[in-house]
Amino acid sequence: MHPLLIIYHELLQRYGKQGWWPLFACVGGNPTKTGSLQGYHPGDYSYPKNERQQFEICAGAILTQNTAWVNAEQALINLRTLRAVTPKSLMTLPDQALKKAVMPAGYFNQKAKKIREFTQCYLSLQGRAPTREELLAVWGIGNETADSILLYAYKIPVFVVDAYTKRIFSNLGFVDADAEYDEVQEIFTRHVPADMKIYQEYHALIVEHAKRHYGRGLDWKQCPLYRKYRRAPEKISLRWGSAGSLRAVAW
DNA sequence: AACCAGGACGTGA
DNA sequence: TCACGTCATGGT
Repeated sequence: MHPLLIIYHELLQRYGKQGWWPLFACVGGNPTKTGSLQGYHPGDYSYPKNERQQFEICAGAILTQNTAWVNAEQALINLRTLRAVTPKSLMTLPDQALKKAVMPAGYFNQKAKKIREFTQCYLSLQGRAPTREELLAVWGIGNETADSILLYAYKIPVFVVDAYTKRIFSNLGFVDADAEYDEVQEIFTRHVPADMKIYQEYHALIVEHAKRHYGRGLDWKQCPLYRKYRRAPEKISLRWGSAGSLRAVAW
């Protein structure tokens, strides 16, 4: 078994199933915080159960860009209160109201626009799943957001790479510190079975691990992964990058 | 009171 | 391609 898969199992054993993506818990028809009691759904991969939840995940993926989840969550709750977490109602929402609702997630000018841009794309899909290229063509949707949407909203086995993934696994010696998104993604794709459940858990587990060991004031060199699995990127092989450039990568 | 959060885009070299 | 700068609120 490849170390990247061993590490996955270790994280799973340590932290347990994460139950991503966080969804609204509805108590008495009122929106409550995601992740509270019924919000997360550890071990249940049947979500999203409907288009409402599917769209909620997409909106959340945009709102949480470079932002703590609690802030994106508050923005979602505001939208939910306005009954605007649905494509049609969101498009009829005045720009001012949208920005106000999205405010706690930060970058409210940009994120209001991003959500609108995506919603337009979402409507044009008429229920079918978008391709990665279609998502990337939307203004405001980059690599990570596109892959998060594909993986969590559409259950397509695409490995999500975030800043934590790069930090942790470059520290461990599995990828270059300056590796690009696609490069990191390809390494995981190559060694981790293309199982949507595993991909969902792995990404969530990486975030959890980072929260526990990579926060400020914490020493990531003391984390259990670093002690166990750290390896020097000694074996260097030459590979062709996506742009056709030859570059050395750790193998 | 800095520093950072489950990024993405625009710009000038 | 590369290296910055910009966007913005809220928690620690």
